[in-house]
Amino acid sequence: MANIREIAEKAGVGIATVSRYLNDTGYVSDQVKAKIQKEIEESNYKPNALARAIFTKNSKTIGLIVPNICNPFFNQIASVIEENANNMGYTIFLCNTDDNAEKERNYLEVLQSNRVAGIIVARSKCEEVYSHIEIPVISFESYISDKIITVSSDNYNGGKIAFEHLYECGCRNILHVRGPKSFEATEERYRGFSDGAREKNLEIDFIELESDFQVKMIDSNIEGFNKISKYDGIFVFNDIAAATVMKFLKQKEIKIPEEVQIVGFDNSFICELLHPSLTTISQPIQQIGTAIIELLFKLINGEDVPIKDHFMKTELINRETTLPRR
Amino acid sequence: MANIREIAEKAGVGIATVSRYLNDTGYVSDQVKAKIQKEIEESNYKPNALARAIFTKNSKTIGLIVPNICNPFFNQIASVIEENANNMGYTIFLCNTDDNAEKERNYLEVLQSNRVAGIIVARSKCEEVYSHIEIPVISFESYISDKIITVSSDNYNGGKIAFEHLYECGCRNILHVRGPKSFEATEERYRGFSDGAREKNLEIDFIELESDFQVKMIDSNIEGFNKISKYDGIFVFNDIAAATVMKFLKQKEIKIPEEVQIVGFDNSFICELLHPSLTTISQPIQQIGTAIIELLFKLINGEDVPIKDHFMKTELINRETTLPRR
DNA sequence: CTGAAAGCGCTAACAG
DNA sequence: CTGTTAGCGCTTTCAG
Repeated sequence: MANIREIAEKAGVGIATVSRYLNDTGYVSDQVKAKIQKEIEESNYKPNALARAIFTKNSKTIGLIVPNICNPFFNQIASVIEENANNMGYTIFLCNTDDNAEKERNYLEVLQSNRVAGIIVARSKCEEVYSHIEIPVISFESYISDKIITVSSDNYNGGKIAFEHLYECGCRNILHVRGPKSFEATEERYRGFSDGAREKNLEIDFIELESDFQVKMIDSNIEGFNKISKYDGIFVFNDIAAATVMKFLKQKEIKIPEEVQIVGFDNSFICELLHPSLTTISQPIQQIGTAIIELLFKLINGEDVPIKDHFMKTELINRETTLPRR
Repeated sequence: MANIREIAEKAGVGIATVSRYLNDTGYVSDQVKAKIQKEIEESNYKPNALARAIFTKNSKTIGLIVPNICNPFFNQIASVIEENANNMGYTIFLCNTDDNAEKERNYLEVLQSNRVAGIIVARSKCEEVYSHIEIPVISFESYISDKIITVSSDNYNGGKIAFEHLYECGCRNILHVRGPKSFEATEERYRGFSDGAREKNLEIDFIELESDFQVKMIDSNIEGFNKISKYDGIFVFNDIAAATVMKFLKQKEIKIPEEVQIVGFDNSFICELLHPSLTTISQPIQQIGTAIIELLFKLINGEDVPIKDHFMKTELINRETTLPRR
């Protein structure tokens, strides 16, 4: 591909002039402008962003590290982040980790080498590495260190709301299908839910699933699920898992919500697709994504941002799998 | 961040030696190696990939342009591509277009400026731009020009299989809920389905939806759907849309599959989550992703690849929304 | 208003 | 085995 020198030569001007034209910095006469533009178009010249970045020390790129882009929750977040970043003139490096620390470490090397302006990491599995990183980092859904800002939903409160809703719907025999202990988000939902139950002096049961996005999740704990007809209310740690639970119940011909009421988490698109549609706790994805980007850009621009954790408000979305009494 | 010169100075060696050590090109004595390694670790030095790329003319990055990363089909493809690329030492620039030509053009500029080694574009909306691009391109799901390789599922055959399956299941009163005319993939499914019907001399009805991933898809064509009870078989152009159709039917208390049988397309994760589980046509996502990456890397490596379109085999996945007779 | 020249961080001859 | 040096394509003083 052509470079700035070729353009300058063809246009019969100096290379600095082309640079000035390109960046609209300093004066260039209209005549010369036209000439340069013509040459640029003819040779389909695109200024080399790498060379530019090396000089300006700003690559205009951002690293986005997520466990799995197939998980609706993460791809929605990714989508919001991508859009916001793009509006600011930044491009996203997509890094999938599969919750694997090794992959995360590896991507971290790559991102540092590529001099990304900032890093957004969801559910990190290698907190220790971040202390060495000089690039601004925002963590999503997991605490890394007291030097790094974390943004997440208020999962604790979400869990609590879920309990209170089931309780208000008259459920007294409650099960929580919880997510992996190793995920902060699901752990917090569990804590909130448990605390809610404790406040009402209600004992609840738990089943733990080992992954957060897999259609066969239930199989790993089938004995637990075989006792499921005991319950009149179930809170499942995310919507996909809730959908698998619903499917399991339907196969046993247990009626939802008449016999057992269900609450999910995430408010992902499948809630509306299920029948009955799934009552859930929403995470404000748009807000989360925007907050992450805003914080990151403040760091990138050198503003000093107070290092505190940001918890975004969760909310009950009432649909058909629960029966509120009023 | 430190640069190669600092490392060289601190280690008391020349800059070329550090470079040789880094790239494992040429000899470096073990003593010197150790010294360099030590300094690298102490200053958390990461070689500047931008500077390297500018010289080697290989950025080790790939641009991935997709309509929408939230669409399960595209995020699965993205996931496969990301994994394969990562294994080859390449990193992905994620570009979401929302099927918007302007955004696509813009990203194309960015990718060219960043000197990506290759571009993968799904469902392009600005074919005309690609003739100027010197970077290897593989197109997914849409024909761009006779200079560019296209990979896609055999959507035509998929549509045909769908028809034949419904026919064999005894359906004679058939509706095809088809996707937007502007998408090659859904257009081909429509063609295959229609041709299948024609071969059996069966008239079928059509409803066209305007988008491919939106929970409220049906609302845009609600009059069409109100006549839905006429049919005993429905082929929907993708699984998400099929799920919305199923939901609609359930709300009308029309029994699936007893009264109406349904076939979707994509074999995405929701098929198993639905009740009854959705019979569908699978696209071999893993194969598609692998084929795309393999072809792209051949182009990147300068092998000359015959420019032909690759159609990957679609397959019927039999589940509970249809009732095959044997 | 414009061009020459230095330098960003790196790699690869080319001498030693 | 190692260091010097000339670029890669760009931006930005600093003179004209």
